[in-house]
Amino acid sequence: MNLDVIVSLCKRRGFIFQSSEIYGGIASCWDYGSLGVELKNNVKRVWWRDNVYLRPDVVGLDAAILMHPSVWKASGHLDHFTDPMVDCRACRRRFRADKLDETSWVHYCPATKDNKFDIPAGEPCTHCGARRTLCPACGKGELTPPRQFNLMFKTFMGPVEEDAAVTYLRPETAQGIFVNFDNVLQSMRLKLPFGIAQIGKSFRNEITPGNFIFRTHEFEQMEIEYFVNPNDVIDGRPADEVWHERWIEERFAWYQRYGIRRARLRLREHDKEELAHYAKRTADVEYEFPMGWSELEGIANRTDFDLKQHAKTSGKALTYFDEERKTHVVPYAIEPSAGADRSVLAFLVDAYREEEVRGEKRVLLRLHADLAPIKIAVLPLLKKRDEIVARAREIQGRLARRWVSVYDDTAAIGRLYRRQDEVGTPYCVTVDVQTVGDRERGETGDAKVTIRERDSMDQIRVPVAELETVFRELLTDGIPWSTVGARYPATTKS
RNA sequence: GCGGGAAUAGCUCAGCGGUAGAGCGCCAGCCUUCCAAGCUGGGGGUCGCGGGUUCGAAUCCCGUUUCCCGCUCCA
Repeated sequence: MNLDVIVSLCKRRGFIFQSSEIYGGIASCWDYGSLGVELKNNVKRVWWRDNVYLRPDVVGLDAAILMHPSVWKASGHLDHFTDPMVDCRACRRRFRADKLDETSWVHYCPATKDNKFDIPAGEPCTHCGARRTLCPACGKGELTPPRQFNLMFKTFMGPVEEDAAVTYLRPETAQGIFVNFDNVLQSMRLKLPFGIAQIGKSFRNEITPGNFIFRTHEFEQMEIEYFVNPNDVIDGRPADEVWHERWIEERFAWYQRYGIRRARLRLREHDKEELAHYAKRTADVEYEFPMGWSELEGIANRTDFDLKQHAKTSGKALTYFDEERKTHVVPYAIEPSAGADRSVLAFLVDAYREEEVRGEKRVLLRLHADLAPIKIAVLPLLKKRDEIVARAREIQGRLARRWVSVYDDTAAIGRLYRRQDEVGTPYCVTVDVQTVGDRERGETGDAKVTIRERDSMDQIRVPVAELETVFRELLTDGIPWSTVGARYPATTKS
């Protein structure tokens, strides 16, 4: 499948628009439309529910995007979050200058006839004394001098730029957690192990953004710092390592819980060279996007690096008193760090289906009901009958108090179903003549409506009075359609 | 930043020097008793932007912006 199909659907159906489109757009910035904001909010909501409300050991936090500049000095971002890049003038390839020194290079020496040597990293050529200035890929092109790519957005606090204090838009939400470690610990009276969760925007001057909302300069993270006592031992193993593995499993399972197919998920372990400066071990949850396997979430063991750095820089003690051992310890932090926008994209891509129904293409999003922007659409089978329309509007109004729902009467029923399919609405309620009765013939209605399920297109006949009960089971309690639907008579599919 | 591709209606695209088009979608009306039905009508585009060539440019040339695909980085 092509990502363009998703991009197009997202625009057409109000999920995601390009930012500043009327001005020609701006690179890698995207706006969430009316349905997109529902979907993204739902992703964040289930993440928060599963990780904060349903866990006794995790609490929430919402730190400011702007922080004291020293935070970034302490965290290492100011020094490490820049990459020196060099370009080959001949083959146009780009390299990180610091990584070039890790391997030997092929040197075409002008001082000798056969002029080709493998020279170890950092060593000058014994013939001409040249150090690496030639491209390691093509061996011909000269490399440009290294240029610094600062990945943090610099900004100014204060109305007059020259006098203002330089600060940065946070490149990760994690530091907001670390600098509040003691505040949260004291105010919430926590005992290790415990976690602090946060959802929020982060900003990075990515060298190469792209792939729709996958890699953008402005993005939203869903992060937990789970603090563990490094002196604890679980089953004979260091507690931080055990908890790290538990979180890897938990986070890997989480995506599947909301509908992502197992076959399109994998775990990938970072090797030594790839590990961030703060990490002891990191595993990524990857999803097979249309453009290939890419990272959804990184689960890192950041050890005590951050808390120690902030303690050192700020002069404040960031420790936990271990009652059992009567000693102060600096906890280790296990960090499951997920991309909210990436998750949205994965859920969209994975839910997208094209089916053939009676010779026609049916496009649908098989979104998990918890994620679907609209839970219920209430539709009149005939819009010319005032009683039907009035009843449908009334039902929709009542359902709207509990679930996001819409009313639509602007097309024939088949088209209305297809519209809802395309935005992933799991259930449609249809009001017909039998519901309200035919007054002219002196018939009274049966006060029953049809519920149609998105994926199977199955239909059941349900009393209006039981609608809220049925939807509570389906949408709130998560009881499967097959169970709930079996209680009611199926109506014939034409 | 480099290389390649692209930019025309909401979407997908045709038109490639001579009055801006199609399909789908959208809106309204008629019709219609459950899966993108039919009929009629309608709205909607200074052809990404700026310059040039030309009697005449969506079309040719130059520039520019943005998007997409690669390279490098990450959530």
